[in-house]
Amino acid sequence: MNGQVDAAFRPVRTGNAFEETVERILQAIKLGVLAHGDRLPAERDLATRLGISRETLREALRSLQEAGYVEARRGRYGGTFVTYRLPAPDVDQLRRAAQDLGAELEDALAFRLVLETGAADLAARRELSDDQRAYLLQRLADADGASVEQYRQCDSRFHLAIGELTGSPSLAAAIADARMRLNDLLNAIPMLGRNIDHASHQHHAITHAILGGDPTTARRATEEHLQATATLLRAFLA
Amino acid sequence: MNGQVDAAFRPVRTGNAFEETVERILQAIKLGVLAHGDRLPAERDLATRLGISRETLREALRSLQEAGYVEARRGRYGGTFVTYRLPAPDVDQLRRAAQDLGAELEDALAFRLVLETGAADLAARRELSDDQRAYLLQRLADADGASVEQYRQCDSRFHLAIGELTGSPSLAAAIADARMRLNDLLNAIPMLGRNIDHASHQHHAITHAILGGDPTTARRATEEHLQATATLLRAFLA
DNA sequence: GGTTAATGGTCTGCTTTCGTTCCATTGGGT
DNA sequence: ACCCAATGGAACGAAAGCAGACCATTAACC
Repeated sequence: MNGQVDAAFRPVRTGNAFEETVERILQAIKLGVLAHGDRLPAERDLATRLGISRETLREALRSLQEAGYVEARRGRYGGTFVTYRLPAPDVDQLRRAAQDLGAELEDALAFRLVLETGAADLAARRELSDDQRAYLLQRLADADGASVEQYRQCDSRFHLAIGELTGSPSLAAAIADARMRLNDLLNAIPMLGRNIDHASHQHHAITHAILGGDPTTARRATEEHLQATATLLRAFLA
Repeated sequence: MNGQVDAAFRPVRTGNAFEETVERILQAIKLGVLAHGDRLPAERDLATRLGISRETLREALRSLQEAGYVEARRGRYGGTFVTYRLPAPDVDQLRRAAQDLGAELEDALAFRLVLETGAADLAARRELSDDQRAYLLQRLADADGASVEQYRQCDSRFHLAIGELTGSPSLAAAIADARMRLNDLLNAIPMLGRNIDHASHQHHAITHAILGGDPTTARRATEEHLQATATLLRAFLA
């Protein structure tokens, strides 16, 4: 039993800055934080935010551009724009993505469950400002009004919003991380109208509980929602 | 409201590999994962685990050695050994550490609460092996039998153990991270016998609930325990 | 129609980090 | 008494990443 030593001496950095950066931007796109046509922050700004040099960022952008995810336009009012659109769900790709993850799948699902149920609970306990309440309701409405193609991204943004409402940046970041790890899998699940209706109901229940200041219900509703997705996911992998 | 963009484009790396490494090893020592006299893994091994080059690791070890935390011995059966002992608690230092953290303090406390209550809940739901049950009980007994000087480190190890029992490496790592952020503060709190008794009682309650498969009680007991520490901490800062 | 400010594109030199190899030391094993 | 395997110590060139300066382009604005 030297698990604590293993935990303390886990890798200090995931990989090189370049790959990390590509992954980050890619996931921001796939999570729907940046939609088709949106402009990324200017290179100098983005490099600062990501804590890397502009040169390294440009390498990452170059490879994203070559892969067709973004497009750069020069000149004032130019910038780097998202050209990517979500591909159609694909069960084969789902299986491949799951195999890449391997044992990490259950790890990621468990971690997500802890983070997001905890976030819902915490958000429900807080005094939310009118702006914050409106923000959550807007994310809810976006998901309600979304087409099947857009639904996954709106769903992500709804859940990320709950993380933001906790007021804990670490928690919000961890939720984003956990979602990113599962995102390729979740995007590859063929969503049916019935699934979406079900998810929407649960989103409403979660929102209602959070805005109503009911942590227990918010937690339970979030858990049901996430377990439903996890079950659906496992079904496609079986 | 562009919090999601902020979250997606947060820094990809904390600092340079050298500083990160120093911090990691230092925290492993301060968390009690490595006690006085313990040997660190061999340089080649440790560098691999940390995902850095041996050269960079050696830089980190050199600075730790100069600061008096570790000592290197050459030859077979040599190695790098911990020479550090926890200093006496110091309220002035506590205030300084809290100022360094600033607004991050509440963030770290909230994050820790979510992670550790979630971990206790999850651990209580799992079927634990005999080894795992014995491991948790051992950590509990270590804390019970600890002197005032050792208590903080045993306390940390008890809580880290719960993270391990969830079976989710991500969760265990996140708990270790959250604890590390708060560790300097917690170590600076003067622990009284009364505090320790109280904490011990709560540890027993948490352990009992986890081993008894009662997630709700495990969660609630953990929350009480953590909130007590948080309150104590805030009292010293006020 | 020219100006201009913000943007992506490029280059150069520096620092950090890496990967590898070899050396020096040590204490148990034979 | 010797060997030797595992350890820390040290050095070198290559690669990655950084910091800053400068260039080229563009569309809004006057």
